[in-house]
Amino acid sequence: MRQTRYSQIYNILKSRIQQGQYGVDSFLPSENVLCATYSITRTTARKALDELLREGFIEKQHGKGSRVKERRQTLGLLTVKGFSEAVGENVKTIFLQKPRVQLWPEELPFPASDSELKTPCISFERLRCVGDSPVVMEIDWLSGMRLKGFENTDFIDGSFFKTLSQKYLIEITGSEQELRALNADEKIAALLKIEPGAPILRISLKFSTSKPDLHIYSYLYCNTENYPIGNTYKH
Amino acid sequence: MRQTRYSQIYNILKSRIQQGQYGVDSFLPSENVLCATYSITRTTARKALDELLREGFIEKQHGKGSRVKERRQTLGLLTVKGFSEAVGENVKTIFLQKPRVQLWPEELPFPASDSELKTPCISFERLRCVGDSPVVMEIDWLSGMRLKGFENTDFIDGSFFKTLSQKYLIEITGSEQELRALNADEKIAALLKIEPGAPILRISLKFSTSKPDLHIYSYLYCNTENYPIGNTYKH
DNA sequence: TAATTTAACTTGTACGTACAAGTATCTTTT
DNA sequence: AAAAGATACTTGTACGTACAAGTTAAATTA
Repeated sequence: MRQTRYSQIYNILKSRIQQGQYGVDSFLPSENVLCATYSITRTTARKALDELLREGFIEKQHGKGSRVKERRQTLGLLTVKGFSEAVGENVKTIFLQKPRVQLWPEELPFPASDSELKTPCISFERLRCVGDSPVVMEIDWLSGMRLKGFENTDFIDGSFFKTLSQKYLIEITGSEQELRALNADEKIAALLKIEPGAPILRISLKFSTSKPDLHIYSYLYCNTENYPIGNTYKH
Repeated sequence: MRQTRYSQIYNILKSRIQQGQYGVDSFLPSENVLCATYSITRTTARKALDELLREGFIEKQHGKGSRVKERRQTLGLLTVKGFSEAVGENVKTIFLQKPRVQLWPEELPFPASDSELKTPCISFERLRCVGDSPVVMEIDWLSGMRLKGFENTDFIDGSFFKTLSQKYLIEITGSEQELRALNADEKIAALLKIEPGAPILRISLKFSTSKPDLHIYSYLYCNTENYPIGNTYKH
């Protein structure tokens, strides 16, 4: 047996969640049903579920079952405070540059590997607004080689991560970030509708994924005046 | 049985680790020894160890045992890039204000509970430097009521968290943070030796602890020019 | 009808057993 | 002396059983 039994079950359940077969807020089959279905004991079923729990795919409720959770977008990342709260109200994402193949830029937020730099580069730019106020300008780069047809793909719910997960079954496995306070240059100031020289926050990001050698590099230029960046961490 | 058996074992092991009874890099008693010592089965022993593993107190090695890890300081927090790398070299912490009892300030980084505000407040200020360059100015507030004799306590290795853990057996269980890019005012500029108006990063923090209703509130004023703030997250 | 009890589910804890597989040491063989 | 094997530990996986405890809905009782 190359793979352990519990990780087989874990993988089956995970991919079904990712593909929406078990939708958000629905319940997974109960532990006893899993036992019968896959001819395993509850110990094994619970170990698979524990893994899903630990990774945030489900939440368990004593006496009820395992409910599929909205996949966390955060992963220890920073999120724009007020963005999620304002959802449904007035949040807009404007594509300044749709995904297209281009050369890698001279400087990335973090150094890329040589093998990555040999592949074509896909890049896109987005402006995130609350109402009429542009708040964040985001530039993303990634290796296009590994995502077939990505340039012509529409984002699911406008979310890049959701698209990665559901369409390509790729998960974010880690991130590295760096924060700097800068003065806005002419271009950024114009986009964010602030004075040139006003203080902005630049977040440099590098995401690792479940696909080897596929990373996502991003710059976020944030006007934190009205919408500070925040995150929470719970043990 | 009010407490579960495995969490009893977990607590015993955890406090022994925290008190240094099981030192860093040493091995915990093997699962079988734990079974014999506490009259439990391996299932229960493993569950307690799993918890310690999940919380980063130990790492397990197939065939060898459970080794006590250096307790992570990060907890998903941001750390100053270059600080840890520069450790042993030239990092200094200057107390601008030693811990003392005072009134709660009018504005905290995050709102405190009423019951907290009824207790005395302990506050202290530190300046973190690399060589001669001041990089971060930090102000901390916490409820003094719950930490007996804290005002007169020296920090273990200069670390506030380490002191909390080892002297008071209090762990950080969560954090909330908010980031803003600001222009340095006169006071901050003087302390950080930069021009007034230069862009700085202000991190507002609220830590939750294992002690109910004890939170730590902080402002970090960071000159990110040479030492950007960073963190990494691994799945 | 309304309140209570029962029954049938669910997950949580804890017991016990067996063997696989990694690590280290001691013993035997070459 | 060096290599190979046996042995005694360790953790990892997986089996099975039993009961506690939370949830829900149907059945019973007042």
